[in-house]
Amino acid sequence: MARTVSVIGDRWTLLILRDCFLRVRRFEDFQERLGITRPILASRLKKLVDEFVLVKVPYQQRPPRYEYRLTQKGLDLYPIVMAIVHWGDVHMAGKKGRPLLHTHDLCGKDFDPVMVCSECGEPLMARQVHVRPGPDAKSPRHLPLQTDLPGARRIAKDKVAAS
Amino acid sequence: MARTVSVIGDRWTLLILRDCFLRVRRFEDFQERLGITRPILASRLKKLVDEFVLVKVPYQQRPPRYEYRLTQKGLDLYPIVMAIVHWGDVHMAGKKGRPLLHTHDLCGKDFDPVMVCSECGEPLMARQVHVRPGPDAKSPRHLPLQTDLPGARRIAKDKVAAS
DNA sequence: CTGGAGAGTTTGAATACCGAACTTGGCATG
DNA sequence: CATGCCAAGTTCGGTATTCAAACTCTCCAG
Repeated sequence: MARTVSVIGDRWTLLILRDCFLRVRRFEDFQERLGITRPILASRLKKLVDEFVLVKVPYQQRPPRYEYRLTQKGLDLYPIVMAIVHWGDVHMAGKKGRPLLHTHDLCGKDFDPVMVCSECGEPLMARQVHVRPGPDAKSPRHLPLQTDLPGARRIAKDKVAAS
Repeated sequence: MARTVSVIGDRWTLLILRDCFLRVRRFEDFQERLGITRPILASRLKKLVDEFVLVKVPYQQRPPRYEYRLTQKGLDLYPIVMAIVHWGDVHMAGKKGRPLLHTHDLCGKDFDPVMVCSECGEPLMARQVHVRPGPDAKSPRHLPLQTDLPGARRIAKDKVAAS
């Protein structure tokens, strides 16, 4: 996660990527839609290209001009972007409703994104998931990665609000 | 999305939230696990509490001490966190593999998170989704939110790489 | 030869962040 | 009683980012 966050974890990069999924591709268009300053936009686009999330494609030669397109690696960020948009729709929308609706080509309906388990297809809930060390596990510093159930009591001598 | 990003859109907040899902709750534990500086940690926790993503729960009175727990609003961030972790697993993992495995209580298996359409249950692909203005649509600046299919040609006079 | 796109760079001021030390309140030890 | 420790922060000086605005560079059009 830390590595992913080092790529997408700042205020502007996520907004740039959302616009990529809305088919924005040119420097001027990003700048105008986001109100981002030009130096920051240039540096973020460069970083995304260095990370192979975007590719810089020339769309004319005479004065060399480029546009930015999502690579497969970039397209794979779609669940992240959708999850963020959906959380905003649920928890941050004003009284009028959400700013944008999403339609799914396959079924033709407006939808919400739902995250499910790849094995059983059930919606994922934080409390029904455990973690355990994987092949590239880091040694935890101090806290040994609680793999117990959420309900397990850890502090006996003090009052604790119910989980 | 901009509103969501204003809450979670910085380098440290996402890492703090991941640790929350790993049942880290105390100031000192966050500080030690993340290597974040204390002033920044304090300010991020305060912001998350102000946004009702976390609650501050006293766990002892004598010297007043608090721990931080996810609210429902915070628990709803789980898909975002899982999507980020999964992208890292797919695109950033070293040769040894992923640092952490996730087990689903309901089916008992290690899983990957998959984002599906709430209406038809099919996995979501960026190219099979259109957007259209919702009830709280903002006036787009300049670009009228392309709702055409990804394959649609937009620049006729110049060479363009295939989408 | 002036003007206008488009994609950036440069520059100086404001803001954020870092590491290290300090504070506060209570408990434990000698 | 003095010292030290713990946990949860604050304060402080210096460094690193970000901001707004203007500038550059290359072409084309009138």
